Amino acid sequence: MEGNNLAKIQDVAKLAGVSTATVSRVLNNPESVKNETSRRVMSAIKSLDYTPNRVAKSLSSKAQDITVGVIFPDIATFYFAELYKGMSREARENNINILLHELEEGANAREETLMNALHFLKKSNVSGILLSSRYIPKEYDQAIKRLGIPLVMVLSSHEAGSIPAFKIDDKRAAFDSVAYLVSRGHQRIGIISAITNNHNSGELRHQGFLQGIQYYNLPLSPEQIVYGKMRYDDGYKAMTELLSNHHKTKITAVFAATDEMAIGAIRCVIDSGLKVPEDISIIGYDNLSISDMTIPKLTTISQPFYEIGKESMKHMIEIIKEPDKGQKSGNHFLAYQLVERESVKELT
Amino acid sequence: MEGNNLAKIQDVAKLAGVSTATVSRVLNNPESVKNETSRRVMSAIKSLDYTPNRVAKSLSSKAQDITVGVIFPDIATFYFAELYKGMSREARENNINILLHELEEGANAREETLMNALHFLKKSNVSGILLSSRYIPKEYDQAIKRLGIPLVMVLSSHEAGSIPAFKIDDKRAAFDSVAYLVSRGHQRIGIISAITNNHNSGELRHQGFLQGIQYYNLPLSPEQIVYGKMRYDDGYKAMTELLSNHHKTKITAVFAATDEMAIGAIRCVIDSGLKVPEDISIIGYDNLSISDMTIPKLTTISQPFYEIGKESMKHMIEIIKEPDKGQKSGNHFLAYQLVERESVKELT
DNA sequence: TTGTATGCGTTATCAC
DNA sequence: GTGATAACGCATACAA
Repeated sequence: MEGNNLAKIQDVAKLAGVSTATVSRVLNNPESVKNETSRRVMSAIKSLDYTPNRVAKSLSSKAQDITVGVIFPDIATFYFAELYKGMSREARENNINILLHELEEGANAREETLMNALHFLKKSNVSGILLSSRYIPKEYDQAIKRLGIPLVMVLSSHEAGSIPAFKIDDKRAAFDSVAYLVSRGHQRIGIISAITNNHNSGELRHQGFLQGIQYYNLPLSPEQIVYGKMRYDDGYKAMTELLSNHHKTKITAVFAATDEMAIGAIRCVIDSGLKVPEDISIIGYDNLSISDMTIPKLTTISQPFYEIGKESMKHMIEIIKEPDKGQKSGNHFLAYQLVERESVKELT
Repeated sequence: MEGNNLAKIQDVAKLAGVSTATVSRVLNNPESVKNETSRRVMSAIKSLDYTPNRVAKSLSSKAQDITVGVIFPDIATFYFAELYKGMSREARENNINILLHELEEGANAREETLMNALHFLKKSNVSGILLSSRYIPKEYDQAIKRLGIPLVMVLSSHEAGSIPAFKIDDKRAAFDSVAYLVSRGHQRIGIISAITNNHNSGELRHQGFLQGIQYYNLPLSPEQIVYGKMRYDDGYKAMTELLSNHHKTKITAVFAATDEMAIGAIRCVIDSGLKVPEDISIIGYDNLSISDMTIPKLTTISQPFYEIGKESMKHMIEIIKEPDKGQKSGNHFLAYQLVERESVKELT
């Protein structure tokens, strides 16, 4: 009928036999409109398939549509979806847009890439940047200050702690993992640690593990400590090492710093003819959606990715909307849980 | 001094002693302004620290920097990442933005939600929309025409075929799966079919399977056919059914229409005390990254998600940049592969 | 080459 | 309760 243009508020008004003002009211302030009129307008809206134009809306109501940039190293990371959903939900509720920027993969000069991303977003006029899974050494402080855009760290933190960060208390969670293993009768525990140079969570988990070992006065030889880079294959390889020393260490359980590595480790154990958890118990870290699909299902530390995403975005919005209030820097720890499934056996 | 209000074009105009139109011109069409005037305006702009209001700009002039909308039902779907990476890569190379819009979850009125998303994107001034994983019944034709924005389907197709679609040839791939199973000595094959009302790939795979059965003249009783909704749990449940009729059907292999269902099915088989592939072979569909992490690793049809994303975006960009050329409608099939791993046993 | 006036789709301020 | 109508900030057809 009417070309290819969407219905506007005028069309609705005309069809409903009211003024545009009234239509606007039923949409934004329903109580101030008589019930009967409201019904007429609603039906017109439905029949015209009308939805308000966001652009015009923000122009009129002064409220600029703000957009915040989200920097993420790798969309293919399993927890990305949940994290993003949390951010997205919060953003949508506040009528703000997200500009997603994935760090270019396979970059050698990590630093440059991050800086590029920052600049790119700056030029895209974002009002704030959510920076995920990257550790920020203090060399960046200067550059970040110059950016003049508020930053919030997600799942990682700033070396000097002057940038607000949302995550769980990795050190404590790792400690709790050890405590759990101990409560299930395990004494000789190995660790597949995640050490990377651009992400400090791995290190914190490592420290937490060590504290647990110390607190419970458990034996620990170098052969029980092994490293990987967070992914499935790394876990597999790391477990191979652990297994090669098994005759010496006699470990009965393994703490893996990421679920992916835990799953790789499970596979490795199976391939070597042993069983999980009968021969070796394994506890993971993340509670990815896939850890419920493995065989055996993974016992693991559950990170509230959705909440973390939501809260970080929420805080960012506060910063943007009330710049005076000043951002509360430092780490904001969200609650985690230990999810008990099938990969840890109780020793009797 | 200036409170917290940004300078507007009028302020610049006044300070430079020109009209707003002129200011607008030096910004958008510099050649049409006398050099000297231009300089005056520029200096005014600089001294006022003026930057155009993007919102007002878009409201006024429909056109702006190109951005294409991407509608996706659920970010948490395992293949989303690869698909998006393909799109993103192509987009970035062409300097165009992506506006990602996840369909609100748990919606009952699916149609309305999709329409909303379309409108939302339209009002966000996108130049084109990539619509993923949704089947478009022809009832939508009217509304889509009225939208006046080019659409490209990704991983699914349009009922009438008048909208270009990028995907693999599901029917043929399913047929090939059967052929593969047959070549490995299987004769009695069950299917866990994916039937949903908003996605026609499941149906196509079902048809392809049936064709295979017919072509190779294999036995097929109703007890060999079972349905699920694509996810892990559905696969588990479906396999339970299949197993309950196992004494009758004696199936030695199962074709699962999605990897997630295949993985759920594997778990189900294990839980029932049988083994994969020793007792029952299972072949999946998708080649998700996790199908390489399961035990046993999944033999499956590999969809080139990255390429599909890239090609669909590429085509969209062509449409946008050369509207005259006209979009080539119909299905564009990309190459798939059968990836042989561990979940199918050769019968001797 | 530059200025005037109007439209873009909503919201908000008045009146009635 | 509801209806005109003036902003909102910019682009642009039309004049000059």
